[in-house]
Amino acid sequence: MRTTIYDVAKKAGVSIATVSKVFNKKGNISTETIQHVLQVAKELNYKPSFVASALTGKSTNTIGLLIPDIANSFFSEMARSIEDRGHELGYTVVICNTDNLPEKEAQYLEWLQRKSVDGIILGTGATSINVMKTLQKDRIPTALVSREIPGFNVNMVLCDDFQGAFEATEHLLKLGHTNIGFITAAFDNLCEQTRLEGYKAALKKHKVPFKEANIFSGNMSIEQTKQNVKEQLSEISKMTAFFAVNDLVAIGLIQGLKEQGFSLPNDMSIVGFDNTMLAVINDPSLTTIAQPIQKMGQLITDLLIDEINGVQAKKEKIVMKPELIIRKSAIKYKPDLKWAEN
Amino acid sequence: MRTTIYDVAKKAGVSIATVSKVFNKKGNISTETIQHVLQVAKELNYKPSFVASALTGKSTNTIGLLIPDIANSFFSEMARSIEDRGHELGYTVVICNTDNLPEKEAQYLEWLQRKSVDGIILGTGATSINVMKTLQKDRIPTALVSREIPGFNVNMVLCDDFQGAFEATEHLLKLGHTNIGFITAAFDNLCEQTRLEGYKAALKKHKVPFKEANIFSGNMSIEQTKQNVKEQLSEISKMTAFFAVNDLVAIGLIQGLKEQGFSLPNDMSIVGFDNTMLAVINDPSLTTIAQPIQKMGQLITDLLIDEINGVQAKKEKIVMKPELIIRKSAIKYKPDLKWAEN
DNA sequence: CTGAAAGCGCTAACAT
DNA sequence: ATGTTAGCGCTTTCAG
Repeated sequence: MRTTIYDVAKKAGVSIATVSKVFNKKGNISTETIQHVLQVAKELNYKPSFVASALTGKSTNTIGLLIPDIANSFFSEMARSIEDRGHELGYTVVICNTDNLPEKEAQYLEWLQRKSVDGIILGTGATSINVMKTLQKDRIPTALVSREIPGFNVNMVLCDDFQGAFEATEHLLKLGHTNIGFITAAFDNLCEQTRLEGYKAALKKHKVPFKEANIFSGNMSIEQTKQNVKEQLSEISKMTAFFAVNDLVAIGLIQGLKEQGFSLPNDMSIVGFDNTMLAVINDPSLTTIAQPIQKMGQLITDLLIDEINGVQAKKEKIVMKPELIIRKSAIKYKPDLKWAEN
Repeated sequence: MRTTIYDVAKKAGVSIATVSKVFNKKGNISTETIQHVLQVAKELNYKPSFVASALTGKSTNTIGLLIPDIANSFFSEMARSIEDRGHELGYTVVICNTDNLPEKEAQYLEWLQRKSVDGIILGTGATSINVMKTLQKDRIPTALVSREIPGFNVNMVLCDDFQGAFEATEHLLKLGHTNIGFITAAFDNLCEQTRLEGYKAALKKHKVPFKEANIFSGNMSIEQTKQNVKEQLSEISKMTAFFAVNDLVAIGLIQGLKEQGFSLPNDMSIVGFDNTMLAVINDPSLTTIAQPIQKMGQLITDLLIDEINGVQAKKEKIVMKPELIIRKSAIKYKPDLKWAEN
């Protein structure tokens, strides 16, 4: 078996209490003893068990991260940042892909609790009020990224979705577009709703009437969005521009349109949201609203860990400022487009 | 505190052993008792602690996954597949971003051991012989994905790098190119070496002499690759085509070239390796060698978990067949290119 | 400055 | 069919 605290204690000729103390830098142990114990531990290649220590009430140094899909750039970039910060602070992170499915989310949450994780970061869309209630009842530190659930006093950091959507839409408006579609992904979460509000607000400011018919549904899968595009092509063709709820949808739309023979950005202007690495790579490179993903991941991790350590006065809600990044997917309105007869 | 097995036992009027048995479906317990215990447990919202159970020698249902960077599509797609399969089989996965740094890798490995993970999947480039030796000595089940370390009898699944590189290069050759560069990322791992060999073999078969000068160094960061491209531009311009060691490098090269005023694919043909989602999105869409990422992740997870459960005759080495996916980044050699004077 | 002992929540003989 | 009990490896009073 692996070497335990007993092995070290015996070989060092001290009690296990002493060994425990030197490893936790607690109590008063003479420098000599410390040196000696450390020496012996090293010889024996002793590695204190986190699970045994956790059982005595100490933390597991683990946080759970729930996101829809780690293969999605926005979340993988977020996960990277969270894991980095966690690692710096001595935490390990377990990822949970929920696909925005309430059942999967519930399942993961239960496992995480059974594993006694120290805290949980929710970056998933499915989270219901009930889930939040349970989490609070069980007193497990929970934080929200890029996701808001009204009515709960938890740490969260998110981007100003309203403002971002407003800027995206206004950018299109200023380019002369008026037939601007809004294409969503899942649409069951507040984040997308808020972006829709921002879109509407921009239209309103510029006195362009909002039309229900200009709302289209994409999907978090590029393939599915392409499929949707195909099916809604005639309606889509009535637009000259689109604000896509996120980069992935924007790209699905672009790919779909290209497949249908559109030449971009000439035949359609598109702006996305997130500014993941995909935005740069895409053809045409994507004009989009940047969220400071890395910073957000770092902040939420800090907040969560502060809460875990009880070093926190009150819960914070940090709202980051979005930024319009102009690339090549959105250009000036051209009145001579064949389908822009309006 | 959270409710424990004692709470359930007391309220149900049975012993903790009974409760334990019903939850583990062990021993002979009357149907009535089972029902009753389950009922009480539900009322109390009892969730058996994995950490306590782990301390008694049972597994933690956790596997560790070491990869260079989860924000990199190849690894995030791989991670997704591994997590999916793990989840199906009741395992949770903790991700560790090593950046191919031996220190980080060692650090993570120690933590994982201290957390008593049931097994580890290594998808990182840094892994040294020594690390593998330690892992074997400590008898912790270890598996390798997309990475080979000769001399160790461990489960692994990888893609035929030689064959893939051969096909990529031959594709370029058949398009009429002879000045074909090879651009690498880290180059310190066997995988890249093997791809280089495949590249050389294809050249040889087609009687094109291999030149050391045609090897260029890219980087796992797109930005860094672009930088490298800038610096090596004059040498790069002597090529008419490139085989990039992976999609990320290919994309860095493409972006860098475009920034330098190249028009692609006209001015340079490029083929990548991996077929991540980036390949489709990129402009021009990337001709590349597809690895069955999803299948590989699933297979390695199965193998590892089989080993954990002791249900395995011997260690497997599964080599997947790569497949050339033709898109738009590589085209016929045009003798009239201004810098193709050879 | 160091050690003995209780206990964390659960499992697995071994009894009954 | 069910209960008693001895650990698992560690932390933490409390004594000495």
